[in-house]
Amino acid sequence: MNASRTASDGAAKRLAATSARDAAAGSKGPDKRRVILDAAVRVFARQGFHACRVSDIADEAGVAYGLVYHYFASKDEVLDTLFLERWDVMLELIREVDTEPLPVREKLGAIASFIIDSYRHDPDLMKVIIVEVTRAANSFGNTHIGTIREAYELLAGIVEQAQRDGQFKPEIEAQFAAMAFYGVIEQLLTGWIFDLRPQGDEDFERAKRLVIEIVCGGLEVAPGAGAAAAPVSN
Amino acid sequence: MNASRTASDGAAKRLAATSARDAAAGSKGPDKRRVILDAAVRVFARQGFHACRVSDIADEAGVAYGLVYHYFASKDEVLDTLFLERWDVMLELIREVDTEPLPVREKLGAIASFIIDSYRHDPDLMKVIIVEVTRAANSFGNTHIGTIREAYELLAGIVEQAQRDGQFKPEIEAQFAAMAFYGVIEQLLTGWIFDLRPQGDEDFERAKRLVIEIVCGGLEVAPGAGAAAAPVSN
DNA sequence: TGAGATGTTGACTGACCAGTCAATCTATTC
DNA sequence: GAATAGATTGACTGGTCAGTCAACATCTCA
Repeated sequence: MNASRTASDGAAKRLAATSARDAAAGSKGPDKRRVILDAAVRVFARQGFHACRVSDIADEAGVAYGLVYHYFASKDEVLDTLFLERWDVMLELIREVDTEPLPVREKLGAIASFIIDSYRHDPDLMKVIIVEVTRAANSFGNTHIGTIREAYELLAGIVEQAQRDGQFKPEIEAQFAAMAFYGVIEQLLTGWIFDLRPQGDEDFERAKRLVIEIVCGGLEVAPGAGAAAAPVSN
Repeated sequence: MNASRTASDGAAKRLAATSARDAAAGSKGPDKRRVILDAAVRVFARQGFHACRVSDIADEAGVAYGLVYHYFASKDEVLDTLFLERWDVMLELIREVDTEPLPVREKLGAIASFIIDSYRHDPDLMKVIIVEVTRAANSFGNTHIGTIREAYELLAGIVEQAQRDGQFKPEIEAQFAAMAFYGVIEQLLTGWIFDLRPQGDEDFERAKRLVIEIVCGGLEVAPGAGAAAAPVSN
């Protein structure tokens, strides 16, 4: 039931990589840029990007209004930065998982686990990324479509590999499967964000298992019966 | 491959129910309220709710600024109205499908078809509903959570029924399955909205089949082999 | 026909807020 | 300790826009 050893180890470190409260202490005082970013996460999550004022971010961070503009060119850039920071980490993890020689279930399992743990580690950040960025089809969304598309393509690559290996049925277009996989996970996070689903530790763990069970179950070649039981025309 | 006869027939009518360009002609001039709503759909889809001005809606509709406030109390109310109009139709369809004595595949197929056809019939409207409402966790999303939750529960009811009938495995919580089903569909629409996937007639039809194939494939009891091949602890 | 209701107009206002900037503080370097 | 660069401050401004309102138009029905 444990996923890829190596990828998971890297992932654990990655989850804690950002945010001032993690780094802090040691060096000469907190990095104000980081403090502002962390404050922005909380404010965006609480009030929404459009509804909040730049002064709210500054207040939350405990810094003067103008300092936000010392580190960021605009309110938009703050959100952009948050999105790119996290998404880059996710892309890197997918790439890493992709190269390892593992069964698909474990590859997809590692990715699902990472995303779910990202939410568990910092729900506000994931809320902001999903709700404020993914959602903004105009303005923001368009800027970051390339990044999102890249994730899709990596996922599709994993599915194709599994199809070549005979683990997944070849009839279901890999791009489509990748989309379905990501869709289930995003809806899961959305359910948590909207408080439609319980968020205990066991719930997170069960969710990881169920995501894989549903998606892989629908993609794997039918067990027992040699060929596909109900073939679908492409 | 054709889904529920009766439900589909009702659905076809429902798709064309709204929008002035459909009704129009006949009676004494166009209903300005409707004209404003239709214009708002186009403007919201093009510029986004936050980025557009009320005057943009009025201009697009070819009416004076003030008239928007004659029919709607606020800019928000325009969006609310669009969301509720369409979502009510969808809820009604799900309820209808729910009562009919059909195999799950056909029930879920009818629902998936309806949503996909809704997008095909009026992509702008679905874009607005998904991008501006469904995903807006603060503001709008919160207002309509009740409505969205109702859809989830109806879907979960269909899944539970299938579990009682022995068509679906009992181990996968029905609420979770419902969420996965809706997640795949929403991600599909999102892919179209962001132009990440082709939008030909065949693409829409194939999508309907694949959604069911993936989700039901993962939920059905393993074919051939009597009991479940790889049981999952709940 | 005319009186009330309802539809339609668009100029105006008051609040709001992103972004600027000049001043002040702190660190570093020679 | 003077000089330079970077960090930090917060009052201010300029533009934007949701919503108001008083006037005008068009129906409806007795």
